[in-house]
Amino acid sequence: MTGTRPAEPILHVDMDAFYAAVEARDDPRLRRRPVVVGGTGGRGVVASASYAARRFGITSAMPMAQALRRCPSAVVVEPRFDAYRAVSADLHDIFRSVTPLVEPLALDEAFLDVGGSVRLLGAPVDIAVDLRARIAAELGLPASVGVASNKFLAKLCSRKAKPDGLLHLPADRAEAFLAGLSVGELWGVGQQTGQRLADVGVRTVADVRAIDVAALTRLVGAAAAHKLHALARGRDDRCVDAAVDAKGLSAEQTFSTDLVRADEVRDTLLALCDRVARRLRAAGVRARTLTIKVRDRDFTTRTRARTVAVATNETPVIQAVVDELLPTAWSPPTPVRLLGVGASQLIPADAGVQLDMFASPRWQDVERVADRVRDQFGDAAMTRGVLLGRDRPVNRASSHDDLSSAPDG
DNA sequence: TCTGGGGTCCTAGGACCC
DNA sequence: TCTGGGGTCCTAGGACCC
Repeated sequence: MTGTRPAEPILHVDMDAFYAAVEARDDPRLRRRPVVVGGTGGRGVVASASYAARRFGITSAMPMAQALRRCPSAVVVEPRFDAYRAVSADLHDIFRSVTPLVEPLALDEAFLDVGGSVRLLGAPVDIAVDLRARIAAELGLPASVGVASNKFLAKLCSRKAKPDGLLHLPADRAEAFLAGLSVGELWGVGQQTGQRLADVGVRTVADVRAIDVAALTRLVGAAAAHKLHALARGRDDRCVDAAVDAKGLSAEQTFSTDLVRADEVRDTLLALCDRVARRLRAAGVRARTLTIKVRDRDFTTRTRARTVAVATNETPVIQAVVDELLPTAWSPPTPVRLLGVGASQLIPADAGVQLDMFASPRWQDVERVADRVRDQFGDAAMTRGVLLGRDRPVNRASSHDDLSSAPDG
């Protein structure tokens, strides 16, 4: 063991306006223009906005209609998640060429612990410089990197470095750096918590430091209070974990027109069950807890969950549970804005499987074959009998007039 | 202005067991 | 018969993140 662990070994790498940047890379006509990636069917929101679009006040999660009011000449692009996933795979390959300690946070974002790489690759800042250069050269995309002593500070640094920048925060300057920031910069402080803190005059990180944990606990609860207390002092002892297992997975759909009929609701739920089951199988896991989610026209949302004795990843089992839960969450003709199916309490698919009466070996063979067919020929190659020949009003607005809808730039 | 889709974590209450 | 406290599991809802 030569060399010592550097004081700031944690990198947070975050792509800038990721989806919009991929679109501009792949279509030169979009460069330097206000580009908004997101759903175009009546209820869409912004998933990613280019920096040119942000100058008009467009932010992610903003309703698309509002974004277009702010910038009528914005180019709207329907997301191409397969393309983003492909870029993401290459990006994470670059990360892992630097250190095995990579913790992915999202398609375009990860923590890297380079403490063990300094002897081979140089100081963390040098590694960060090199990473940004490689991402630009190999992927043609801008990335920002934060270099700091822990996850929270590294993430804060990459945010401050944006766009297309690098920020290194020496550990001994962290407290001074933090003091003037607003509480909203702390991990876990959003709109609600921020308002609750502002109500008692806590607006900056320095204010958080000045208030004692007991008072903080009364405001935000015990867990959040202890986190905020530590983060405000620049302390974060979470380590970079390359092997975090997913806790659950889900599929949901918002309809451009509310559903009201029981058959539409049940057919949509069946399709969602199928998606969830297939993703469970692809991930090699089974779920013990199944959840349905129903959102009304007025945005009231109900969830109903059931935990079963035998974990499953089979559509008919999931479907049976969902069928039992549905009447407790919805009855016709209440208009339904969104439906979702979730699976949690995941265990490895091969961990002591017991068969119950639904999980017949024959059905498992059927699903295995169906998965293979769809892997090879695409999802359209096979579908369920009940889903054929039905003209459902789903969230598929026609929108390939992205460029033509915008005036010349 | 009218709110996507995919996640994580926390809280609070109730059931149940010891 | 009335009452403990602790631990675990489950459910529903909500805040937050990208």
